[in-house]
Amino acid sequence: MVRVMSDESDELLSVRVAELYYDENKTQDEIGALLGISRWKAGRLLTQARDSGIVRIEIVHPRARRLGLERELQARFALTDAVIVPDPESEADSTTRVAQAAADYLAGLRPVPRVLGVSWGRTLNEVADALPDGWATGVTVVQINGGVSLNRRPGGAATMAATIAQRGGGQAVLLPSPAILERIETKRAIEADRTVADVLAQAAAASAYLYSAGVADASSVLVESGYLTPDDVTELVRKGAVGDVVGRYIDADGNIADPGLDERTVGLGLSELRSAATAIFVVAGSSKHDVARAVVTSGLCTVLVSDESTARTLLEDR
Amino acid sequence: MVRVMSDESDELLSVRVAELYYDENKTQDEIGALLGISRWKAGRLLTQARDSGIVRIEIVHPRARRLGLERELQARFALTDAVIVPDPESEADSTTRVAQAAADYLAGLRPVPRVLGVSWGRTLNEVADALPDGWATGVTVVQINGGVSLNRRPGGAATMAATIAQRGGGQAVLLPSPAILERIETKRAIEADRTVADVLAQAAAASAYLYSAGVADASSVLVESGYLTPDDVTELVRKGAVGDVVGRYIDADGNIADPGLDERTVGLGLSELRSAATAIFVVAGSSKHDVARAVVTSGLCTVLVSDESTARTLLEDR
DNA sequence: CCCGATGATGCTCATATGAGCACGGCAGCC
DNA sequence: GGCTGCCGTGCTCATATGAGCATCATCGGG
Repeated sequence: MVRVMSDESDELLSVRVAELYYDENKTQDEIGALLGISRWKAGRLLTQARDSGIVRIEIVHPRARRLGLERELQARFALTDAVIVPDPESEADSTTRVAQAAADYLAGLRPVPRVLGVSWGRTLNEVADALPDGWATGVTVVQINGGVSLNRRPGGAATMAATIAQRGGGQAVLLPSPAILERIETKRAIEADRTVADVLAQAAAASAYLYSAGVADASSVLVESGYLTPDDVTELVRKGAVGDVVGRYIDADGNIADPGLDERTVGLGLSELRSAATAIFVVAGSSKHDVARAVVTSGLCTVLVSDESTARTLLEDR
Repeated sequence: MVRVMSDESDELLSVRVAELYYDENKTQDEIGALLGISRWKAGRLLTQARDSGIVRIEIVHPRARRLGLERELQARFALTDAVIVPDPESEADSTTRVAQAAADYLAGLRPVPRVLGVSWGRTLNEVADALPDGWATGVTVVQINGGVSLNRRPGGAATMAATIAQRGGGQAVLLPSPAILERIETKRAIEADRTVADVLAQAAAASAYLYSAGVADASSVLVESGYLTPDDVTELVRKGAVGDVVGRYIDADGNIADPGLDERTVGLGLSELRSAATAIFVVAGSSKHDVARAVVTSGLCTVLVSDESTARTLLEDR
C-alpha cells in the first residue's frame, strides 16, 4: 500500500518490538507472530532499535565503569589500563567515586606490588580510605615526594601512607623532608643525607607508583602548606604551568615549568615516573582537566583512573 | 577469605558482569572465563543485576508505550485495552503524545468501526490531526454531543469530525444543536426535531465511541464557548463536579453532578456510553487526574488512552 | 525492454541462554 | 557428633538468538 515505509513505519515497528522484548519480555518468535512479521525481521528491528538509540541500556551503580571510554583512552594514549567511572548526577563528589575505583584497581592489581611509591594529597587520602583491609600482603609503601613535616591536618601525608601500608599488611617509609626548599644548596644537602637518600633509593626501585596531581592555582596543597605563595603560583602559571605532579610543576607538554624551582624540589624525578612499569594516575574533577591532559599525553602514567567528563575531555581533539 | 560477601561483593560482581555484557557485549561464557566464575553464575548475576535495577533498560521514543502500566490498568479497571505513553521530560505537551497514541490505537482498531461516535474538544482535535489518511474505509463519524453552532475557532467540532471522516474515507454527521440549552422545554423540542433525533439515533447505534473529558473549572471549553459562566462552574464544583464528559458534568463517582443542568444538555447519555462495547477515553495532563479517575472507576470507558502520570495516579490506592 | 546492482527477506546452522535438577557444603538442632 | 534442611553451585537439555547465505523484488542505466 504505502511504498517507502522504511523510515517512519519501520521505526515505529522497532519501538513496538523493543517494548515487547524488553518490557514484556516476549521472545522474538512470539513478537514475530504477534506483529505478523518473521522472527528474523523482529530480531533485526531489535538490533536497529538498539543501534539507533531507541533502546537505552544504562548501568546505574556508584561503582560502575565506562568501559567504552576506557578502551578508547587505552588505545589513544597507549595506557596499560584505564578506569573511568560515570559522572555523578549530583556533581562534585566525583572524587570519592574515582578514589573508590582507584582503590578497587589497586586491590585487584596483579602481581601485587611489593613496593608501592605514593605521593600525597586530598585525592590520595580518599583512595587510602577506600582501600579494603588485606588488599595486599606485606607491601612497603614509600613516599615519593617530600612534605611530611608540614602536615597540620589529620589524614595528612604520613597518615595516608601508614593507612595504605597497614591495610596491606606492611609498613610505610616516609620521606623526612620538606617538599620544596628555599635554597638549592639545602636541597642538595638534604638529599645527600643518609635517611633521605635511602628513602629516595627505595622510591626509585618501587614496583608501582600511585599519585595524583594538583592544579596550578592558589588552592593548591603546596600553597596551603606554605611551600609556595599565591604569587609564586601566578608566576608559575605565567611560565606555562598547568599543575603539579609529585610536587613538580609541569606545563601543558608535561615538561618542567620552572627548572629553578624544580631543582629545589625533593622527591622522585619525572623521568623515573615516565620509565616506571606501573604508574597509576588518579585524577577527578573538571578543574584538573588541563593537568590530566598534560600527564596523560606526556606519558607520565601507564594507568589512568578518572571520571567520565575528564575522560571525554581527554579524547576531544584539541 | 571474607565470609558474607553475598551483599557487597556479589553486587559489585553484578555490576561488572552487567558492564561486560551490555557495554562490551561479551557473551556470558566469556565473562565467566574473564572473572573466573562459571557461565551460570555470570548469568545469574546478570539476572540479579537486572532485577535489582542496576541495569536500567529504557525505551526512548515519542511513540513508546508503558506496557506494564497498561496491564495493571486493564486488570484493575476491567478495561479491554489501555494505552499509556511515557511522560515527556519537557512537561506539558503530553497531550500531543497521548493524542498520537489514540490516533494509532484508533487506526489499529479491529474490526474497523463502521460508525464512530465522537465528542469534541482540544484533545480530540489533536487526535484527528494525528490520524493517518486511510485509517478506515467508509466510516461514518457522528457527533455525540452538541455544540456545533458555537465554533468560533478553526479546528472546531465540525472541522474535527470532518477530518476524521475524510481520512477514514467516509462522511461526518454533525449534531446541529447547542451543547446546553437554557430551558428544558427548548431542549425537549430540539431533541424532538427530526434532524437532531436522527443524529442522536445514529449516535446511539455507533459501533465505537471516542471522547475526552474537561475539567470543572473556568478554563473549560464549555465556559469558553459561552454555554456556562464561571459562576455556574463554581456552583457545579460545590455540587461535587470534577469535570465533564460529552458535555455532562460528573462527580467523583461518575454520577451526574447536577440533574437539572443535565436535563438541558443535548447529546448521548452516559448510560449509552457505559453500555457501549467500545468507548475510547482519551485524557492527558495532571489537571484531569480527577475526571480521569471518575470516568475510569465508574466504567464509562472500555479503553483508556493516557499518559504515565495519569496512569500512576489512577493506580494509587485512594 | 533487459540487465546488473542493491538491499530486504527468510532460510540453515552454530552458538548463547535459561529452566530445571542433582550435588555438596554449611548452619542449626537434637 | 550426627542429622536435616537450605542455599549456592555447576550440570543437562530444550530453546532463543545471531551470523552467514541464497533468493527475490526493486530500481537505474544501457
